[in-house]
Amino acid sequence: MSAASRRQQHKEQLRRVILDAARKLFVTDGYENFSMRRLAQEIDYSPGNVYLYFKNKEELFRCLVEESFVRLLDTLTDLRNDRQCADPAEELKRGMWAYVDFGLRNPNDYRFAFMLQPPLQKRPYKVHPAFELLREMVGRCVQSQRFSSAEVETTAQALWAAAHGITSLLIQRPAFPWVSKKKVIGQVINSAIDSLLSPPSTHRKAGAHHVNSNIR
Amino acid sequence: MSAASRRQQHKEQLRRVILDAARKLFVTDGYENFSMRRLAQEIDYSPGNVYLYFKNKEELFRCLVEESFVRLLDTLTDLRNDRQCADPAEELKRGMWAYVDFGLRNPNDYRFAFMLQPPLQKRPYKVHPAFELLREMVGRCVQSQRFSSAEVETTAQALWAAAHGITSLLIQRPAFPWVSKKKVIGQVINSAIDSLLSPPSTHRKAGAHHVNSNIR
Amino acid sequence: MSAASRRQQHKEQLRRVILDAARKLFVTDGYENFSMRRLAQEIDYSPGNVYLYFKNKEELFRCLVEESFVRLLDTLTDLRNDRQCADPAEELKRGMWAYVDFGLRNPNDYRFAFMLQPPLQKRPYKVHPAFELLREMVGRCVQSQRFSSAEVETTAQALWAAAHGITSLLIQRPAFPWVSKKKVIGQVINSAIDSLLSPPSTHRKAGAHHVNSNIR
Amino acid sequence: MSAASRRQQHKEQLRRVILDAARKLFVTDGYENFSMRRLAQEIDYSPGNVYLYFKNKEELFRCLVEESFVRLLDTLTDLRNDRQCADPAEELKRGMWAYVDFGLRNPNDYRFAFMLQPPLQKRPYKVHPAFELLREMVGRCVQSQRFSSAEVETTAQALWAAAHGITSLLIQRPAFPWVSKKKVIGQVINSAIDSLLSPPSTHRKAGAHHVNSNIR
DNA sequence: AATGAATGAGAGTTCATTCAT
DNA sequence: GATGAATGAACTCTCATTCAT
Repeated sequence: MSAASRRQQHKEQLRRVILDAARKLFVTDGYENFSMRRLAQEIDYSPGNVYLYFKNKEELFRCLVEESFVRLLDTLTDLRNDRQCADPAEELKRGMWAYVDFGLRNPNDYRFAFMLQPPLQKRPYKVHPAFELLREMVGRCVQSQRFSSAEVETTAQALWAAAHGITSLLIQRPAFPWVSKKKVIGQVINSAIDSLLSPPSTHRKAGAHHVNSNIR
Repeated sequence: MSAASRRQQHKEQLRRVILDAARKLFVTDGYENFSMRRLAQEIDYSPGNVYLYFKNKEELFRCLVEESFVRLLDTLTDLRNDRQCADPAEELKRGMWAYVDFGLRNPNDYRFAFMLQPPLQKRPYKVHPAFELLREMVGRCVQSQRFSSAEVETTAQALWAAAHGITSLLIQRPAFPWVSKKKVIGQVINSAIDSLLSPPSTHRKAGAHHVNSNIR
Repeated sequence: MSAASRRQQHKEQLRRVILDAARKLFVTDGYENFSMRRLAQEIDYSPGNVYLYFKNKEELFRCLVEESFVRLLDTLTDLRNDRQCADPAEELKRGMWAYVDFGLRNPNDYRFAFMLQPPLQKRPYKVHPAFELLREMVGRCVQSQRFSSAEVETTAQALWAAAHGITSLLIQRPAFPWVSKKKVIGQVINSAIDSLLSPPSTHRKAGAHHVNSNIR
Repeated sequence: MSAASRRQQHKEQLRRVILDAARKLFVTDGYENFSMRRLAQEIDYSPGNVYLYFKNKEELFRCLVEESFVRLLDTLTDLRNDRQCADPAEELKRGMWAYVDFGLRNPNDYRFAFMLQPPLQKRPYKVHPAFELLREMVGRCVQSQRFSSAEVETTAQALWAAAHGITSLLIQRPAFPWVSKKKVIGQVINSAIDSLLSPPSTHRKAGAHHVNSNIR
């Protein structure tokens, strides 16, 4: 291995170390209380050194958000590609389960993506790609007439709200006496979707299937 | 009125002034940019003076949070007391509307109550009284057999999640291209509850009634 | 003396101390190399304390410039008021001597007023009042026909240049082997003015009079 | 060409590149905002590399000042060599014009040479060679009896002061409402010299000739 | 009860410089 | 000869908090 590539590798590793430490600190302290200095201290480097990897605090934050966005999207697209499901409503439920599951498995990512207050959102709002995936799924339900209403956008937004609600609460209030994470998530998702289903002509009612998860 | 009680009264008034100014600053400057210095300046008192009323910044915060809790609860109990509703499911919907409405009218209160990271959660978890109100309402629905399932706790938690989901998103993502706040809120609430209703024997299906609000 | 006025007095004294220390440091270090920290250290106060007296570095600088402007102007107006001189050309010479003399007696003031690079001169240029005094004097020379040319503005600018040239060099190059400060100043001023005088009809030629000064 | 000399040549070239870039940065960013970092960036080399050519920032500065000295001197000696002028007074005027012109064309050089605070003036004062040239010219005027007085040194110093005055003001106060650069310079120079001329027996009065320049 | 001068700590950021490679 | 990662010190400025008055 050449010296150059060794250095390159080291640089990438350190970048990774910085990102990981920063993520932890941002989550514990919040955006404003996060301090570049403490970050440097955490990773045992000089304060200035961080600036060789990230232009400033804001850029560092933006990188972390970006990462979390990508991770969530990856998870969800993987799901869609892996198991094509016959019933689009079923698939939608699976999608919502996967969304919540991702949030609970990667609370920091979820916090960055949806819970932390962005410092200044001057740029035009960018809808999260995960939401677009959700809209697509809803669209398929409407198209295949599994849903009685045709209001794709409204429905997508309402479903997102429900999923976000339970995810963020479970993350932020772990001490709350939850009945059982699985049960609550199940009811939130099922309620939100079942009420939209067309009258059960020949279709069997969709059950509480869900992707494997370690949610207890 | 004695001199002592006049003094007492003045003290209480000033306390009130400080709390109000602090709350306002949280709105204008954002949570993290709040500073005791600016607070003092706002109320035309010396910085040190604030410390005669609140031990430190943290205590001032705690008081504001406490207040927000109380305000939400007051709003909701008022609702219950004012108009006793024949249909407990209907009442539940009204309750959820009132909850969301409160959040949108008093975003800072809502942030304090449910969105801020509790910094030191050492004390035993205290379930929010508003949630207990919700549980009560769900209980009545079950008791009166408006709901088919009997899982009061699970249902209450799921409903809270749904309501919190849409409230927090609307607060934190005002730039998102919402279809219409009213519509989304309506769908979230209706979906969450309608799917729980017992088969519509003789009851008329509950419509999208809601408390008066300026939500658009 | 009341407590309030004692405090007031103390505040003014400290302000004075800060200004004096800052003036010294600005002169020795230049604008950019000047440091609020070193200033604080110099006067044995915490860095933050300076900000109770001056909003920031730039304002502190501006105050000093202002002071120097005023001092110079005061000196020159005093001169004009004190001794009204029959010959306006003579008076002009005295004025230039006084200008140079002020610079040499108060080199720091002069540096602030004319030699230090202002950090960002966005505001419309403000002609120094001392220059306007000079223009006035030249105007009187022209009006009384002591000067042959009538170009008041050009002449005033040229005279200012000459006076500034010798003043700034004497201040900045004290180690230069000057023939004698008095002699050089005299020649600069006399040359600059004598060449402008109308042909000496009946007037006696103006000699090398000058205000009393400790220039050697 | 040997490898060694090729290397030597390369080294000199790079040194040149650094010096030029540094000078340019002083113009663009201002003297105080200059930074070794930005210099390195400008020339697309690593920061460390500059230190192979200059011991440190201060030495780099000294080199630039040195260069500026030389450039001014070269310009003036060129003038003397190129056009020998019959009238030494005329030549002196041309010399002063050239001096001012150089300053306005190369404000950074001029700043380096005459306006910057010499930070450590421990070494014995070295009179600027340009001044010696001026003294020479004055000497010739005296010798040829064009000047009535014989005080070469005093005169030279006074002339330098005048020239420096207008040059430094024009450089440092570009926003001042100058009547016209040419006019003011002309008056400063003519006034300073004309008053020294011997009574105009047979000589024609010297006019406002000057070297070609783009001064407006 | 209220003041306001003062502090010490800490924020983000940039700098000149070094040194192993 | 050149690199570039790293440092330590410095910068301006703001903060929560204290305390003599």
